[in-house]
Amino acid sequence: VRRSAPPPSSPPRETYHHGNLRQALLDAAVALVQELGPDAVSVREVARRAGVSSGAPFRHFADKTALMTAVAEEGARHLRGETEAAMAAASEDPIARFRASGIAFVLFAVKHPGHFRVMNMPEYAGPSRSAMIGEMVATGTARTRDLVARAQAEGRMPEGDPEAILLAARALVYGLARLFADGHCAQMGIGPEQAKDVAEAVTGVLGRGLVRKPERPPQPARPTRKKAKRR
Amino acid sequence: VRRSAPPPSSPPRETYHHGNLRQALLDAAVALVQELGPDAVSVREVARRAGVSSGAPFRHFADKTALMTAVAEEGARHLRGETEAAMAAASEDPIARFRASGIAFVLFAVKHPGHFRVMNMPEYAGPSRSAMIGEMVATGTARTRDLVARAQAEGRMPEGDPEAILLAARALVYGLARLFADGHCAQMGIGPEQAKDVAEAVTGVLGRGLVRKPERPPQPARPTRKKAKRR
DNA sequence: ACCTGAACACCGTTCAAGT
DNA sequence: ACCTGAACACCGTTCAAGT
Repeated sequence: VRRSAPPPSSPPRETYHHGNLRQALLDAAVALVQELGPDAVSVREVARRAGVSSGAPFRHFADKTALMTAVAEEGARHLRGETEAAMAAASEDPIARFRASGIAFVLFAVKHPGHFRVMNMPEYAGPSRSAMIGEMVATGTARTRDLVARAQAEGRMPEGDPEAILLAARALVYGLARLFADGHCAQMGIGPEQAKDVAEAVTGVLGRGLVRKPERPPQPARPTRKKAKRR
Repeated sequence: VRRSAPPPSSPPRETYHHGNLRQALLDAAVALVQELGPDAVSVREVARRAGVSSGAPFRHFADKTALMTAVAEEGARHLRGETEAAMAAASEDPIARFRASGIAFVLFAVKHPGHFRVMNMPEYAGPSRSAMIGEMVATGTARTRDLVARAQAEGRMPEGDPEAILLAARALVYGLARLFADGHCAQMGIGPEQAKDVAEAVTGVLGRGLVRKPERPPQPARPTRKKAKRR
């Protein structure tokens, strides 16, 4: 890709020191991920958008991977903040909290798709890259496990293996978040403004249960139209 | 990243023409995504692994993005094949088929994480990049919608908005697939060999239903331990 | 038809020099 | 302390030349 000299999008700063370059670099990287995808992030373009020279970012980040990991960690901190706010607003009821945390997760992905995508790239946010993120995931999982245990103790969830419930809930919520962040929802005509309603509907389906008679064999099947055999 | 001259991993071919370069390039790209992530794919490295010069790939792909889109489309064809095989093996029961297609999707992601990740990057697989993938998603959705309608007609699924059921199922299955492809399952100690069991358990949770009494207010809450206020 | 290898603009990273 | 800008190896892409 050849770029001709871009018009200086930001006026040259008047001080020699930037003042808040680290944050400006993170912001530019997130914007690039959002606009063009993670592969389009280049340290030089990030520096350009922040109005500094090509070498300046390396005073703040060891290398490009460290910059991306910092984006992931910033996202993780935001997510924790929004989750805690949602928890503070929710009632004490374990199922309400369970659901509210899932909805907060989805809304985070909708609001910060750039952060969200980077946070979920193992090359940048895996445990070998960020112990912090690993710990945050672990404590989040532990809290959710606790909510499920309380709900089960109150007889409001089936007694079966809580890990399966936990994993199903996590998959549902992670999947919906990624459907938004990966643009699949947009393709289906579901815009960000519908995210809250959709998240409530979808978590409602999991809560309410889908199939009524799980273990019963199907009633004597009325003949269904056969599809043509594969040729 | 500085690379010293790599030992020629593949012996130089004896014919001037490669014979199957296009496929070799796709294979190398997928392997790179799997090993090091999508950002690590470079056309030159792909060419190196295929044993050809740096310019050769451009005889087969217009540019790097086209190569990645071709990876995505190859993945989509594999997925369609595996889904059709699973459908052929499943009974006529709509709920069994519904579930089998979800499990096939998850197993595809476990088996082909490189393809799967690229297939879900909007920059490479979005509708502006590949009409084929868009159509395949649409026909897959239509088939699943049909299964839900049949199940509802037989009284085996709740009558509510089928779109919510569809989206919940898609989120659950997509989420579990991505939990594997993004390495989250590995972090939780869930290896690929457990994928089938896990997919069955998780789809079972959605099918069986989670919360027993959805619309009832919680019983007069026994006092729960309060958390310290945020400071 | 298909592949090579030089060419050029661009990117990651370093580092001596500037403020 | 923090930023600049030249330097170098690498990457995307083109294209005249080779088979």
